[in-house]
Amino acid sequence: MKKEPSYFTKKVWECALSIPHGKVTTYGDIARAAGGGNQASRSITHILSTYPEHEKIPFHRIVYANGKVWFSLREEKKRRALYKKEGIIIDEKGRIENFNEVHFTFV
DNA sequence: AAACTGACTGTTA
DNA sequence: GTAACAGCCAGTT
Repeated sequence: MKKEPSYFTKKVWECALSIPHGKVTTYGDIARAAGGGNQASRSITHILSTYPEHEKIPFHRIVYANGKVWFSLREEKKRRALYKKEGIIIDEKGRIENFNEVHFTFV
């Protein structure tokens, strides 16, 4: 039996899935676009994890507000290659060089 | 209903 | 520029 997601949750899912190819966004933006406010970024993580098909969620396209990207050190090379393939340049420390260019907003 | 959790953000040192 | 502290929200237990 499935539980009905809240409006906020659905909005978050929609925003997360609406990230175009080659673009990235921050949790704060999604939270804001969902109408929860930049503080709701806390729940974004959990909400994305609660997505029934969370495997379809492009987590790798969601980055920190400070421009840092999350990925395991072991998968770093693969992730970086994937990012580069999407047109996103990642720094050695996992920071996005052209963050401003690939930053997608839900305005 | 209360407490805990979560791929976070912003401020302060 | 890096490190540490506190704060907020929704969902789950």
